[in-house]
Formats: sequence, C-alpha cells, structure tokens
Amino acid sequence: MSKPRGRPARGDGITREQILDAALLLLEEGQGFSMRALAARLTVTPMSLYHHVGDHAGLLRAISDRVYAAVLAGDAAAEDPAARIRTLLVRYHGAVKAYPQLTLAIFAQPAAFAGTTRDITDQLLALLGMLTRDGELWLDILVDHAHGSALAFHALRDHPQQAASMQARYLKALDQLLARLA
Amino acid sequence: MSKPRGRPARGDGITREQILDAALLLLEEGQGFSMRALAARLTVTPMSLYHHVGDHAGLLRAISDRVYAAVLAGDAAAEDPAARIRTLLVRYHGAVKAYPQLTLAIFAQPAAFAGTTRDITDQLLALLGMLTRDGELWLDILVDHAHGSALAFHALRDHPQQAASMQARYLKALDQLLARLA
DNA sequence: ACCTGAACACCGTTCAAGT
DNA sequence: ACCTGAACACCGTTCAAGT
Repeated sequence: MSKPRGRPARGDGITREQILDAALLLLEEGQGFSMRALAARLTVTPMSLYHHVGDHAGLLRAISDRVYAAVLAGDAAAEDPAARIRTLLVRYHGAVKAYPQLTLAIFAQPAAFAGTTRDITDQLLALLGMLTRDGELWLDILVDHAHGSALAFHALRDHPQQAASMQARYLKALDQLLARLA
Repeated sequence: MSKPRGRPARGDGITREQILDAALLLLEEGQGFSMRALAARLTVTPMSLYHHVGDHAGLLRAISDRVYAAVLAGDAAAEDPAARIRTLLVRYHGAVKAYPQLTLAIFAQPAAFAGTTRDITDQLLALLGMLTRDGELWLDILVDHAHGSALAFHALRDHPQQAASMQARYLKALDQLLARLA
C-alpha cells in the first residue's frame, strides 16, 4: 500500500506544476487549505511538497506569481493608454475575484508578497501618467477600488442573484471613474 | 499553581469584555492569533472562553460588532448629508485600517458576518440617495475604495514613510471622489 | 453557571533514513 | 535529488468532571 521510501522511478515523482495546479484548486474550495490536505490530495507525504515549493509561504508566493503574471499578457503597445488601463484593471479585478482566498492570504502576509503585483502597478502608473498629472492618486483609487470590489464579490458568493450583477456593476463603476479621469 | 477545578469565587472569573479586549489586542499583534494563545494570555483554560463568546467564529463576530458599532456614533441629523457621508467613510476607513486582521478574518468567512456592517452601508445608501440618482453605484465605489485603501495601508505597514502619507492620500482620494459625485 | 483537564483529530515544520 | 516516516510543538473543539 505505501510507497517505497527512496527516490521514485523517473516520471513517478510529483511535479512543481502539478502541486501549483492542485494547490490553486484546493485553496479556492475554501474548506481549509493546508499543506497536509494538499499532500493527501496528491497522494504524497507532506514533506514531499517542501522539496518543490518550499514552505507554506513559498507555495503561496509561487501561486500568486503564476496568477498575476497572466494579467500582464498581451501587447501593451497594441492599445492606446486608456484602453490598456481598462484592460489591465478588468483582468486584475478578474484575477482577484477568481482567487479571493489567495488575495486574502497575500494581504495577511504582505511582507512576503511585496513585489508580486509590482509589475502590474508599475505599468498602470506609467499609463496613467500619460493621461493625468495625478497618476499616483488615480492608481490608488483604481487599484483600491478593484480590490474592494473583488472582495465584496467574494462576500456575496452565496447570493447568486447579487453576485451575477457584480461584474456589470464593477464595469459600470470603472467606466464612471475612468470618465472622471480624462 | 493550578486553579481549582470548579466555579471560581465571585469576581475571580473572566469577563466577556476582558476577553474581547484581549482578543482585539492579540489579533492585531499578528503573531498567530488562536483560542489557545488568547486563553494563555488571560491565564485561563481554552474552554473557559467558549462559555463567554462561543467558538472562534463567535468570538470574531463579537469583536467586529463592537468595532463597527463605533463607526455609527454621533448624531446623523446634526450634519448635512455630504458631511455625514464623509464622516462615516473616514471613520469606517479608520476602523478597517486600525484592525486589518479583523477585516481579513471577516472577508475570509463572509457568510458568518453578513449584516455586521449592514447598518453602516444602509445609512450611507440613504444619504447618497439624497445627493445622486446613482446611489448604489457610488456606495460600491466609496465602500470598495475604503476597503482597498485600508488594506493597502496594512500592506505597507513595514514602510513607515509611505504608510505615514497613506491617510492623507485616502482623504485626498475621497474628496476627489465626493467632488465627482455632486 | 463557570471552570479545569483529558482527549480527538487536526496543523506546519525539522530531522533522519532510505534509494 | 527526491521521497517516506517519526517526531515536536502547535491548533479548535467535545465531553466529562468538579464546585
């Protein structure tokens, strides 16, 4: 029943990518994510995970790097600044909304995650600088609003009717804010 | 060394208020809040807490009720709507900022906390209705922004220089938004 | 009513042992 | 290099026992 003690035959071992995939799923199920539960799902010993992703904080960091890297996908030069700003914010809002538990974990240990979303805010700030003199102020407003809205969405996940209209409400609020920017 | 097993003499027992006071302090120290750690700080058995505040979720609920009730203090009729809106938002932002760990715990289990801040949003919505037809939209914008900003403040708590200017930046952003509302 | 103490099913992580 | 297994110091919570 139990696996042999030593190094597994080639191909039998667990992959870093498999761990991250499973971790993201388990995390957002919300029923108590833990290293041990994740290991059990992968039919592996808890300590096996440490070899690939480090400890709990390291695992969360690897997950968030993957999730937020996807927000920056696409060619920045292909859109005009206003459109690119909107694209980045909608995608960022979508990522936070899709993985609220990850977001909460990040906020709970901000020191460990400084810089994870730095690329996104840097690009947004540069783009905002083209449209207004108050770039930093509007970066605050837009990013904070995206965070708050996405988390509020999570808070309403048990009320499908309200949740369904949340995306439309975010887009409406975002366009309202962007219109005030110009 | 150890306390007697039975009911303590009058006045020797622990108070619900003492538990909430200590819990709020311990929670925001950020070094791993737990029922057992809280009990240890109060030099009491973990199970003693259950008698006064229920389980972990019940304790958090009791804490948040206390914290957010303070936001509504003061006489609503003494201020005009715009001023009252600003007062409520600044105070709400202050509460979230002062107790970020509490806020994160609430967002992590939103089902258990539905209604905790309902009084605040209800009053804000009524006030916003006096100033604009898009009351719900602006409620979203202003509350979400307050949440996001307060949590961002927490994320920067290890960078005192930036953190010091965060309050001023929130007030500036808030006034910017409120100006757009009229 | 209010507290203790033992117990159960969990955690994250370290360290040694195995291939 | 990559995995297991035992161990340590923790969790939240239930239940029985005590006054």
